[in-house]
Amino acid sequence: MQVRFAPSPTGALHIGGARTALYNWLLARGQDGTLVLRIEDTDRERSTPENVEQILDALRWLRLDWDEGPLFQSQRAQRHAEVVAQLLASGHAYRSTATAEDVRAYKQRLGAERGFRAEPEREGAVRLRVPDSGATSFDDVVRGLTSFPNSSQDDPVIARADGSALYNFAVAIDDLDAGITHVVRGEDHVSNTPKQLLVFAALGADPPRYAHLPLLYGPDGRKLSKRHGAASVQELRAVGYLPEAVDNYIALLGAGFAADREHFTLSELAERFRLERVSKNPAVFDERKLRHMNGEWLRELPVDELTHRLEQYTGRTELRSAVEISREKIQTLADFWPLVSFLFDGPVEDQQAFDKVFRRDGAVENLVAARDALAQVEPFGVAEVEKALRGVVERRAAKPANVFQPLRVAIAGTTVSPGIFESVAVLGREQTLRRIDGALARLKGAQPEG
RNA sequence: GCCGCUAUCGUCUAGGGGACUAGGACGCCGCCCUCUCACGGCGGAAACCCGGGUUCGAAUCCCGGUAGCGGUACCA
Repeated sequence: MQVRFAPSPTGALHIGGARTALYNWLLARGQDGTLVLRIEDTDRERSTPENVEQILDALRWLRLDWDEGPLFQSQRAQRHAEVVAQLLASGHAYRSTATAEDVRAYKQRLGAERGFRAEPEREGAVRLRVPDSGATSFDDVVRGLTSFPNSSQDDPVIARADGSALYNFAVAIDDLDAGITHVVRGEDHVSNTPKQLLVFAALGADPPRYAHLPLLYGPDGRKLSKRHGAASVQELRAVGYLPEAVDNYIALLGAGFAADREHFTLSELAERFRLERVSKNPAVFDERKLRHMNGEWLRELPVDELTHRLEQYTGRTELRSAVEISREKIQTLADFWPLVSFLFDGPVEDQQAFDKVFRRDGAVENLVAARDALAQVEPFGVAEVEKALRGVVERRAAKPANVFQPLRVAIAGTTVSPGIFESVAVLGREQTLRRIDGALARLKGAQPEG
């Protein structure tokens, strides 16, 4: 089995394109097939080295590797030209100067469902001669038998007047030469398939199997785009998603697995993946579900590994203890820093939280009591801190929240943070006491002398 | 217009003639856990596009309608 994937080199790896790449990967890896990476660049302007490198980088980030490639179609211009000449000689193709305008006029005259046929000329673009009768059909692995009447098919242009090959032609020749057995691509390519099939037919060659994947939509039912937030895997990466979660989530969008389980690694996915099970319906990309899955994957990562990724993501170091106490509370890498920055950069400024918490009766006294207790704790570990603080709650006969929340605001600046005992322990005695004193001083300044 | 395709909770899906009072997940609502936020647990609301067939029996098969989508380039 020879599988190929051919992302178009626009720089961004669209999420739909990523899913296509993933399905190709799953197909090849599940069957020990060969995976060929190809850059479909008969449009020279888009396939800049930078764009290509960005695509490759996104693919690597998703842990998708390939066996051969990347191969550029432009590298094969010579071969394409040879086949064009061959087809011209055999009469399967002809030159014509007909324009899109002419095609329209033709249909106006003979009916919209009539495929365009031109008279051969000495110059112009090269068109493939489509049979007048019969149909070009193929058994799509995901959608079943698909058929196009030849009579309604225009003679497709396979090479420009300057001799350069067009996509639908080049891609067929490349598939043929590479011995590709399976072509898995987006549904927007179905109507290209008969054109490519006709090329194989003209050459008397066996075409590969085709499988067309349903498209991915945004929440509004339209094609997924930047309007919907993240639309490329680069953007997903930037906002803190894990490659494991992205792979897992996009694989599920139409893979047709039984729904008893949804959490899969790449290799588990490859084991289960069946091309013929892929859904025919388009799916809506739901970032909320991705977030949820990302949280699961995040919590599953060993602390050291998570720490490593968060240090890369934030550009900070020495994050391990902060990671330990916050990993239950975050869903993406981006959620991390806002939750724990107070540990490193001091309490955040949140006057509202401050006012709200210290307006409660006994809040200030509870904070003072907590300070006294904490000053005595030895060693300054989580268990000891907890014991001391619970002692305060008991002695003052207070509701736990009335002791813990003032303390939390004192050390973190806000009412939301990791567990209070853990946070205090990570902060250490000196910092904790200093911050409590800071809060106390601030309170005094706010309301002098009762 | 023409060519092609699709149709189960808001979303992703299971379902391939009786096991369907239609299952799971995300989201939403309620309760529990609880120092906040989360995590976790329990419970709830929520769907077979419409109309005809076929059949003893249809979410499942067929036809029609409707709706949506893709393509319609000397782009990829």
